[in-house]
Amino acid sequence: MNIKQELTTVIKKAGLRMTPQRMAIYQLLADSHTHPSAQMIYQSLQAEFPSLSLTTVYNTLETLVELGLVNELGAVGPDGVRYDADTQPHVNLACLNCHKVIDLPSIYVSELNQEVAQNSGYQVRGSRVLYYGICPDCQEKGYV
Amino acid sequence: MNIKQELTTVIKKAGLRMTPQRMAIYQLLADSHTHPSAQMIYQSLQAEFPSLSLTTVYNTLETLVELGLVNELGAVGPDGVRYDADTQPHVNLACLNCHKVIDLPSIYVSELNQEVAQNSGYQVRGSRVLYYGICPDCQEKGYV
DNA sequence: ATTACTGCAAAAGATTTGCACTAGG
DNA sequence: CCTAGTGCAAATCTTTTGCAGTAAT
Repeated sequence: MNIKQELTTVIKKAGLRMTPQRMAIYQLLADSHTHPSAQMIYQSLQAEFPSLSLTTVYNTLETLVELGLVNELGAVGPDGVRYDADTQPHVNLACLNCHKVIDLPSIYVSELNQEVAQNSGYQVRGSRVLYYGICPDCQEKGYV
Repeated sequence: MNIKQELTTVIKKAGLRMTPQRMAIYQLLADSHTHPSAQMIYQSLQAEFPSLSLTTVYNTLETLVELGLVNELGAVGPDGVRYDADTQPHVNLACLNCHKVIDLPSIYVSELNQEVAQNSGYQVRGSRVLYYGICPDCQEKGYV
């Protein structure tokens, strides 16, 4: 299913309204692999969408997280909370030095997801499976 | 090994100094299962340690995370960043409604840890394996 | 005796709030 | 037409920073 249809379906099902802002923000998140913060999203959309406000970015991210379309990774370094539209089971890795966040495929996360969903009693909405440390590049540069 | 000795050993090995503040903060974290924020730690230690400052709590938490003694779970609800002194492999579960954070033992997290340590190329310092959703209590109260 | 650590006050920044206006259905 | 959603300005609150005094080794 394509991104636009998916968002529209979920939004409607929840009794919410489809707006150009929501579409642009979700599209950007789905296309990007940089795990952006609200600020980064806001800046990336400035050119294409000059009237967009930071408030709307925050509102929309909150909505998307509640709908389970986006995972909230928490803050990484000084850049604020990062978001990830890839809700497929995978691991995120953050560098404590350069604050880059990357994806790592994992054969165990799927099992972990199932384990949590079944054993916790929680109605799970999303997850933060994020490891932090020093990335290979920064290790080479002497940040150990 | 007991908590005090463990902290002293790691602190010394890193060339840092042992202080009553660091001991009190680490002790509190190790004893508590509430995954407190800096503010919560500060308030909890007020009675026992009136001269303690919030700045020192932040400094100490940063140090403990760098030493690998404490995991930073990221922000949960409006209470700021939460910390966990249990670095044994386990899963944290946060409620989107009441913001309680609990531990969930898991048979898969250990394998996940090893997988990440071995395949990522990162020098791993800590992790955030945190799922969020609605806890059983809040589900009963109608927050679905 | 050195210098890392603490604690205060002020600053910085991310996120939230209140409210009038706009636009989706 | 109705009300959810947007955008602006201001407020809030966590976290950071600079610096002088204190204490660990």
